[in-house]
Amino acid sequence: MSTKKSAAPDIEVGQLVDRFMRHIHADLGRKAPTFDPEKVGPAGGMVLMALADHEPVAIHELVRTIARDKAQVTRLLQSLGTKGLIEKSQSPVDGRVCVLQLTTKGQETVTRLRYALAETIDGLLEPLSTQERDNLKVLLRKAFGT
Amino acid sequence: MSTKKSAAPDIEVGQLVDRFMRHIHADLGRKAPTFDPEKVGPAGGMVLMALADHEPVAIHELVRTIARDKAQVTRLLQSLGTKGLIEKSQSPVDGRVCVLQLTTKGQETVTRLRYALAETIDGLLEPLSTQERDNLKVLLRKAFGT
DNA sequence: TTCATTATGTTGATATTATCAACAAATGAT
DNA sequence: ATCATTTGTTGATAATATCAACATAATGAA
Repeated sequence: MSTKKSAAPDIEVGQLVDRFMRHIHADLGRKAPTFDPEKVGPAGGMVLMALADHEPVAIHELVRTIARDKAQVTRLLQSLGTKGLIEKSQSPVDGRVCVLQLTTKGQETVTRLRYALAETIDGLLEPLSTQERDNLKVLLRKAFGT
Repeated sequence: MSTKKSAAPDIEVGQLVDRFMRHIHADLGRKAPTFDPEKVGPAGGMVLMALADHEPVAIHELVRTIARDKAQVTRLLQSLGTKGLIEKSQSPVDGRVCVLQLTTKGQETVTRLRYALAETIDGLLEPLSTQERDNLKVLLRKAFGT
């Protein structure tokens, strides 16, 4: 018998999740002007959300977790820093590493982004009953909760 | 009393879905060389997947559903056409509209993309039991199934 | 019909973002 | 001390996105 890991992946779940993500992407793109006055954009928003999940965190760790080019991350962070959304501080134990943290303004932006995302998802999950949404949340929490 | 639609959105579900999507994005980015020999990229992949969901479809309809700039869609389609993944044909009833369809090669590419996505999702949902994954699929099917 | 208006798709100019190689500085190993 | 590694930045270039202008086709009003 093969191990559980090497079993054939479930194509249907992939399709469904793909549709889910495409709907989210399209909807957020449409209403971006209403929730992204700082114009952090999709990439900047992703960095902010990841930061909110992992701060305080060093740049190279952030680069690894979001799997993006480190040069581009440097520039995204410069942009976010200029907008006053994040702060960089040198690590006391290693002079090379920069530790990142959200500013108060950055946290507010993350709150706004999260609200917009939650609204969008709320609309997309309308076909589900309250009970079913709750079940979905429980499952997601088990897979991605802290 | 306010309507059901205007109720406060569920922030936690938003966070969980965001993590889900970030993990997918990062994982696919890491293993892209193994499943994207055509180098359609994230944007091209999104177009192909949307096309697989809606074909045959006119360009302006595709533009509306994926909420991207029509000029950029034109160029993405040119690129995908050059690679032999899609075909454009003029609508018989309206001389302005181009109707899009996947070629056999394009369908194969979609199959490959779907497999890669399914693998990635499979890995991410490892904390869930078979029963729980099935429940998740049922919920997604109700929200996004045909 | 003719003329103005709108819809569709493409192109051009420009800005933004991504990629890859090279680099300086700090650390660690020997 | 010397060499290799790690971390973050910069530079050059490629890819992608954005916005305005455009050509063509369809629509509607006179």
